[in-house]
Amino acid sequence: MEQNKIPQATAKRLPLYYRFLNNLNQQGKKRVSSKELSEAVKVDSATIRRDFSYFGALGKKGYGYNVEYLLGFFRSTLDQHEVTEVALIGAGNLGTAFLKYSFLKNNNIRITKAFDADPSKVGTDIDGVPIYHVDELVEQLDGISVAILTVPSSEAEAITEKLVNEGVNGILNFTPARITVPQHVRVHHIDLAVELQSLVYFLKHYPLDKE
Amino acid sequence: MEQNKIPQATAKRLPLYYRFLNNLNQQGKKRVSSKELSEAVKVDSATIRRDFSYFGALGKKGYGYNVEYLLGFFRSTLDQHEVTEVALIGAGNLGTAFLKYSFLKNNNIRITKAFDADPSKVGTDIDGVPIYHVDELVEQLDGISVAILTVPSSEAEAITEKLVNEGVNGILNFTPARITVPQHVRVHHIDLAVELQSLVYFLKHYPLDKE
DNA sequence: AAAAAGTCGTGATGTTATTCACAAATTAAT
DNA sequence: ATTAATTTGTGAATAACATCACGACTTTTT
Ligand SMILES: NC(=O)c1ccc[n+]([C@@H]2O[C@H](COP(=O)([O-])OP(=O)(O)OC[C@H]3O[C@@H](n4cnc5c(N)ncnc54)[C@H](O)[C@@H]3O)[C@@H](O)[C@H]2O)c1
Ligand SMILES: NC(=O)c1ccc[n+]([C@@H]2O[C@H](COP(=O)([O-])OP(=O)(O)OC[C@H]3O[C@@H](n4cnc5c(N)ncnc54)[C@H](O)[C@@H]3O)[C@@H](O)[C@H]2O)c1
Repeated sequence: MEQNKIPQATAKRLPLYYRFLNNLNQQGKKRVSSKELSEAVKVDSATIRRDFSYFGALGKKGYGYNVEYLLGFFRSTLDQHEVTEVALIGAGNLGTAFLKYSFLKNNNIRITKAFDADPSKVGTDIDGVPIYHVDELVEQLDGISVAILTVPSSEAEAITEKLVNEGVNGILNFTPARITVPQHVRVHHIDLAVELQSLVYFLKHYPLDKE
Repeated sequence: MEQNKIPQATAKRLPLYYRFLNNLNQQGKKRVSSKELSEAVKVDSATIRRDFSYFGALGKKGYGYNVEYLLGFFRSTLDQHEVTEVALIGAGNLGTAFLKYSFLKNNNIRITKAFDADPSKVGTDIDGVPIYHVDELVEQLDGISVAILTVPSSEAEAITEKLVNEGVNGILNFTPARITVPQHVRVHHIDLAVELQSLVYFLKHYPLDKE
């Protein structure tokens, strides 16, 4: 909403900065330079300064950045004051791993409902997250606008349509399927097989000792 | 090795193209245009043609691409004729999900060994993949050059050092830790919390009905 | 045989992201 | 006080990537 001039590449790095600032703060560090931050998050220091500068002059020349101030700034920028509820569809191997992981530690994100088609899973819960039948999506999904998709790829398209109908406008898709969505819906793909394969490709085809 | 002029962005899309070509081939399709492919993988058709063109003239004007030929071409480009062995470190929630997943279906990649520090896991196997103690890395890792890292983030740095010493030069890192490696080692980060958080950020801060 | 439709490959252009490099400001040291 | 050392914020340069748009060629239709 606010000012949508933040480059996408920058926006993707914000959570990373936020996490490291949190670490620093917990360690009691009071100030940090773009150079230090750069070494920690492996992003060029000029890029970090540029990223920060989109939000105004957050640092002080010759000093660096005040950890607490910066942390507070990003906390509100990333809406960390309110918990974001997320639904998970497909409580299989991958889905279960996510359900057992607490994203709440550093990020105010919580998976509050899971859905599956397997009758033996429906009605149970995993680490406190209840598993509903996927047919109950319509009744149970209200208010939730982000979903994690970990169903078999053959089901991805059909489930996506349901999700979108129920008002979901952000999907984190772990299936290999490239799903079709209306323009107002944002999909991030995480394709493990592709990641692995492209890593192997890079190793075999790129010079070994310079990036 | 060969010609290292392939842009990184292109290289990352190759496995995706490969997978869809495989699908098409299995469906018995003989030819495909960049337009059709574009709709399937959600990549602009001009980008697809450009990507392919780095490898020479693979298509025919007015016709499109021969599925079988293209598939064969990418199979060898992606070294799909030989199986790539991969090790997994940390057979916890996430690691177990990966061990149960067969990457072999479409990609000639196989996790052949897993390592963990938990004595109750060592000596067992998951879906046929044996779990060794992490202290056995040195003896057991020979020949393997790619590793998947799914240990607690506090362990990431120490394990990475061991892996690198043993000759691993590709790491798929699922921990939130930003690990330090020598120049010749390639790390791909998959940071689930960051993905989720940046997705939420985009939804809240970007115009809703145009990309 | 001719016309129409389809499609590639790519030069040109547009867009987004990264990095350099330095003046201006601040802090730290002498 | 003065000088030296830091470090930001940013204009300008560079690099990487995506897209447009069209000539050239092929296939299909009439
Ligand atoms: N596990 C991995 O390491 C891995 C790696 C790469 C990709 N993936 C992809 O992630 C997805 C999930 O993988 P997984 O290993 O967890 O598979 P899985 O089979 O263990 O889990 C799928 C779950 O979805 C449920 N399901 C099936 N149809 C459903 C429906 N219509 N509605 C709701 N739930 C339904 C199943 O009951 C099951 O619990 C797959 O698309 C897979 O290709 C997984
Ligand atoms: N599960 C998720 O959804 C999720 C999400 C985001 C990030 N992550 C990250 O992925 C990593 C793994 O997550 P998880 O949920 O599978 O955790 P987990 O605790 O279930 O698994 C970690 C495994 O590593 C093993 N281990 C501990 N120390 C080890 C060592 N020194 N050498 C070898 N193995 C060792 C443990 O015995 C355990 O089996 C963590 O870094 C976590 O932050 C997980």
